Amino acid sequence: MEERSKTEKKIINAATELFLEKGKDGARMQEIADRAGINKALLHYYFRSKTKLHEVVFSNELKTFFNGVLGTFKENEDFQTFVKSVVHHYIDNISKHPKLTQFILWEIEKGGENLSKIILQTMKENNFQSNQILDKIQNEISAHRIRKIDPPNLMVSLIGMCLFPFIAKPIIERIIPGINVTSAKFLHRRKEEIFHLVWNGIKPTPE
Amino acid sequence: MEERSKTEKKIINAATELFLEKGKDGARMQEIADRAGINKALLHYYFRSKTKLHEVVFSNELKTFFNGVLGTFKENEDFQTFVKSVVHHYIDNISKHPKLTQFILWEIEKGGENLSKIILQTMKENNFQSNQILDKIQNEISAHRIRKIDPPNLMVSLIGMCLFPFIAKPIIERIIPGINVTSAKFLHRRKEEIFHLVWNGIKPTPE
DNA sequence: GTCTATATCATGATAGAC
DNA sequence: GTCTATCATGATATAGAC
Repeated sequence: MEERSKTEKKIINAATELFLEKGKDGARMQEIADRAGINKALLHYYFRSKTKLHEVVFSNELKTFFNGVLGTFKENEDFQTFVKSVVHHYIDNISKHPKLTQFILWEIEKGGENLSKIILQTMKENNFQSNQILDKIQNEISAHRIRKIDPPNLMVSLIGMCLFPFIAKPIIERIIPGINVTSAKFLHRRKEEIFHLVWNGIKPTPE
Repeated sequence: MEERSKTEKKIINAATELFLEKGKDGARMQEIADRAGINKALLHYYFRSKTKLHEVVFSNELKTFFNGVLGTFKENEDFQTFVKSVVHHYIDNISKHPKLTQFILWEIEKGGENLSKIILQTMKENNFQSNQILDKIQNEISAHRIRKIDPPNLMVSLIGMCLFPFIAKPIIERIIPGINVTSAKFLHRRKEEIFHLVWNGIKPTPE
């Protein structure tokens, strides 16, 4: 991480808030300058273009998030603990960065290339490989400790169930009145529900 | 549905393509006019504003999709069949309208209000109520035909697992090389996997 | 490094002839 | 109903003084 002047930091803070709130297109350079207490010209002096500024902000936020998700996995956990960890870490970390979901969606819409790069890089920094997880699942199957399932599908299902409430929050809450899918209470229950659904769903059927 | 002139239809077709491809902000009125073989002024003559045109296109597409999802549910299915139906109808219909996922994401980002209205209206037209599903799940629990689970969480999980591959496609396919989450082969398997995971996950545990 | 003022550009919308 | 030409706006980006 390079040294950053005081002004640079002010700009990044202001830009982070506004990009998270309104997205790249929605946020205006004028607004960012105002909130940072400087003028538009300085934004370009420091970051050359809006796109460049957006990239810096975006990449910072995502790295923090994914490091939070990946940094806490333990080696040699038993598989049941592993499943529970995935669910808890994902949901806890996304709760800490609520606006990040929209950020991620915006990136996906633009093709997801930058996002993928950051994820892959973060995985590398944490000595994490997607194959490693798939192999772990495959091992459990071979040892008959879980049912014969498709490993990639399990991964997609797990992460999908964790993230979906945050993605679809505005819809879900209008379709099922009275629910708040990001409340501590709902999320606490959700973690339990996902874990039990998955664990019961994959454990070997008694003969 | 009102009568539409030939020109109006050409506009709607062109606009649908471009909005699906580039979103409301990405699509340009000039492009739409060009593709429809007319000029910009006519767009405003027929639809007054870009926002209005977008609403018309958007609402048409979504109604078609959700009618496809909801229109095929049967009354009085047993619960196992019901779960299977939800999974199959969701995935089959979203496969038929692949670009619609982005469309939905764009709407969610804008607050999801329009989208919710359309969903609720379509549910009404198909005599469908979200409570009805929640009650159905609750009944199964009371009759001890499934485990004691949280009904809203089950709904969110089911739909989340179906939609997530389409939402996160660009990311998943870069993280797990060699996979194609919208290929017929993967989706066929996915339907099976989701159903079995959920059914095993909720069926009563043998004493 | 920081500012004011301005260039430049893209786009949605409209006026008015036919 | 359809077109050409033009306006109005809002944004990024830059020039140049201090």
